Amino acid sequence: MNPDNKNFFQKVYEVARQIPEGRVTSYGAIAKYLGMARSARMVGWAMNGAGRLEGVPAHRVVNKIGLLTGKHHFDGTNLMQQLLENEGVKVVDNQIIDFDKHFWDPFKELR
DNA sequence: CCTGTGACATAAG
DNA sequence: CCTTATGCCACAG
Repeated sequence: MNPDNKNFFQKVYEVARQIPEGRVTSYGAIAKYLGMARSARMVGWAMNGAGRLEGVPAHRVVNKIGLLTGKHHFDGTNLMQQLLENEGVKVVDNQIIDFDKHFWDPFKELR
């Protein structure tokens, strides 16, 4: 496969798709894994389209502190939190509990 | 080409 | 980790 053939968005979707249930990662981690650590903001933006696609759990992607900064982009007000809790991830006040334990590092898992 | 924008990250106070 | 400021970069218009 030629990674260069894939757009930035597609790369983000692929990585996000690899996230197992009950796990979470940060935009920066994905961006860094893609070699664009400084484009972390773009990762979130790519998620905009991801939310409409299936197989791309955008709700499992949060900022580096485990804060559900993008929950406003989901349909409901607490949809993102509900999805995470449904997978066993505790969320209180838009923040993931034990984010450290739920963190999924693409470098360690995918490599 | 230039400007605006954004679900971030990092630094400084 | 709070707030404020700056950098960052890909994309839309």
